[in-house]
Amino acid sequence: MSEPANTPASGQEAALATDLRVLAGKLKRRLREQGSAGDLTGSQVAVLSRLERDGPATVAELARAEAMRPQSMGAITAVLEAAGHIQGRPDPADGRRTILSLTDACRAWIHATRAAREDWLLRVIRTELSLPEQEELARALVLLRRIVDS
Amino acid sequence: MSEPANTPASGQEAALATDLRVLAGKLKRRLREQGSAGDLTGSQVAVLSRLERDGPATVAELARAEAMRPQSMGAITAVLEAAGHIQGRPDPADGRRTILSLTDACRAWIHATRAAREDWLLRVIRTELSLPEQEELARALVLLRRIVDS
DNA sequence: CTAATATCAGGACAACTGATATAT
DNA sequence: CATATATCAGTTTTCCTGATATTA
Repeated sequence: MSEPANTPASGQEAALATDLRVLAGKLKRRLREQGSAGDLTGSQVAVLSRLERDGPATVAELARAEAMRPQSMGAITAVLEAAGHIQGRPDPADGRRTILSLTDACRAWIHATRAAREDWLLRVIRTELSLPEQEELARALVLLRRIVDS
Repeated sequence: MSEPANTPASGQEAALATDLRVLAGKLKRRLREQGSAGDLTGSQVAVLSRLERDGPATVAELARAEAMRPQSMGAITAVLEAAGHIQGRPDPADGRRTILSLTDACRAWIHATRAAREDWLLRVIRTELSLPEQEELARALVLLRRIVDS
């Protein structure tokens, strides 16, 4: 605000970047302290969401989508598979690959908890944000997705 | 989209919460892989930003502001103090407290790097988002701040 | 005596790097 | 042989919990 701003809007963009950086950390911290939906970690939720929205995928594909190393994603999918949320079957066309998909039990569980779920984030969105504000946030999430995917 | 939606907007709010959860993780991951401004971690940037915006504070105050344990914040401030970015002086009115403030060197460094800084997030915001979109994101950050502070 | 501040010590978790086996 | 997939093993980072000394 008290900056001469040599380059046009330099100060504003930098402030935006800093604020976003700070907010991302704080949001992640609060999400962890509250525990996520159904005792799943954020990464686990991300994998299940993606498998539900885009269909079956391999570990490598999921890792690329989440900007994560295959080894890290492998650890996450191993836990999900052990918990019975996802299942793997070999790719008939490529012996290296294992195609992961949601189990029927998981799909049913997702739909069941989606209604019953009353976790921190959902409650805050409902109580702290008006409907227009929720729509504004939804529009901004599109922009954020573009940022993290670039 | 294919939901009956028993409670009004239940599906939309839940999707918003899930998307936000997934995005927070991915953004944090991308921020770390790129390295932040001047080799500072996200938490360190958060502390310096807050000290610059709101003035001196104690470890406990900073911890509350960032929704973090005092011990965790103490470790962060110890590193910043060792690096010469912040300095502590005892509170004359309360012997338990140590009041932390930015050093002159850090203040100068902040202003210097604010112009020269060309990190990943700033570049992406500049190149991927139009000016109206940047303003839309800025408005949404206000909403996000309300969420993480509640 | 109770509460708040700060710090020491150890632990859990998520993601990382390096190395390896296998299939294309 | 070069590349891609998946996995084993060990490391780093970040924040956590528990315990302690000090001051209000």
